[in-house]
Amino acid sequence: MNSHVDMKELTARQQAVLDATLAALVDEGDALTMSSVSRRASCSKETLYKWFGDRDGLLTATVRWQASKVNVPVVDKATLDAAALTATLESFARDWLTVISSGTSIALNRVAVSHAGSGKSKLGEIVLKNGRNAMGLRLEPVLLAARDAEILAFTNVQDCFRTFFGLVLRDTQIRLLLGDDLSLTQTQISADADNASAQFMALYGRNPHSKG
Amino acid sequence: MNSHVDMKELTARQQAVLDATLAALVDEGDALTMSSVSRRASCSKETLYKWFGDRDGLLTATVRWQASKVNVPVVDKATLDAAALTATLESFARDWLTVISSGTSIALNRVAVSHAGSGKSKLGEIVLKNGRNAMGLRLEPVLLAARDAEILAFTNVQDCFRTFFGLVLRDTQIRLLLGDDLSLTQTQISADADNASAQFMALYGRNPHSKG
DNA sequence: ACCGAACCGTAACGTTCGTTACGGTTTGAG
DNA sequence: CTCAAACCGTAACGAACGTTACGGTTCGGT
Repeated sequence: MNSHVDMKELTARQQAVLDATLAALVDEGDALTMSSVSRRASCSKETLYKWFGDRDGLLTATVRWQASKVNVPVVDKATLDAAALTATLESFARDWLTVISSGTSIALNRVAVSHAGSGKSKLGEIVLKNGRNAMGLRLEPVLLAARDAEILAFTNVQDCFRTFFGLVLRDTQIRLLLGDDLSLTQTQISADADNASAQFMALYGRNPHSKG
Repeated sequence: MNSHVDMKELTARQQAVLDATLAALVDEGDALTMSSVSRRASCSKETLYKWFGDRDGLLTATVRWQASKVNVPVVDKATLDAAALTATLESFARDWLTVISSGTSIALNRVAVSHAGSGKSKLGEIVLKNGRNAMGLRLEPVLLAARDAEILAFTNVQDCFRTFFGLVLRDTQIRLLLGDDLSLTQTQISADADNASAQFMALYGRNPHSKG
């Protein structure tokens, strides 16, 4: 019961139902019931089952729907000098931190983590693919281009990306998932993003600024 | 119904029951039932309820029990030069990665994350306190001592620790929680720990090695 | 206006599981 | 040995929820 609804053919009504499911997921987490979703979406359970097969199908479709909505930050490779790269990294990190700290992302990651524990669906895989991996796919070409332009120096681009991941997210994601209230302001996020980018450039840049 | 069993007075039999619960948690995740636990522990459900109050009480006691068993890596502040500090960081990072990638840690973090979503218990708080925060409490004195000895340079010790966290764990924990199979060998872990420590020293050390 | 498909709201069914109850057994103190 | 408390194994109860079924309604095509 997986492909009751094809990703490419979602009617407006179905999208509305998935948005309602998303809202339920944020409010109630994995404890959401088919009843609560149908109530929120003003639709019948029969429709939910006809469209999405079963509970897992509904959750899977919801995760996919959200993934299709998230605009992974686009990176421009036009001008490539150290300053432009730093600015790109800062912007990328800022968007990333903003997404990660959103209620939607937290709820989705939580349900995906708990499903990965029971092995009762592929939500973990999907979230991983559209979260971390999508970010890597976007940023790695930039890192490679920067290496070609002799701005960065590294041997393994994936390790390089993983270090950037660590410098940007640090303990933020796990603390949010565990319920810690970080209450990140946009100012905080910007400062953290700039700091992470500077540290990354210090580690991988070929012309590091002299330290004060 | 929280304090049916005091942490400081666990009989051997009770500890055995909690170990069985821990095993059930690793195998079945949050889907474990009181029946499966009683079967594994060869005890009656009545005993589980008498000792731990209810399902949440059992899970909470189990998380606490595991936390009391984990030996957070002890750091020695005896000799303090750059080489000794690096060795300490490497050892610390190695132990940390080993714990994080263990089946027990993954299962515990998963159940804590999903409970944090439903807000139905304080498991997230407990895991946070005994996981991330315990690590910070251990390492921060070392960082401060290293700063006093003019080996490291930083202004905020907590930010400094969070950067170390990011460099060591990177995307490892979230990938494991989402079900990605990293199959970390001890060799891999050692290499990653050494690399993270070197990067940390490069960022915060006062006598960074000249770059090749 | 007529028809059928899709959909809504609600009721009903069956399973799972948390929780409680109970009879039989072990264990340790006196 | 005796007795009471603790514990084991199992059965039973009740609630929650996934899933299905059904009667009434909307709506687009003819």
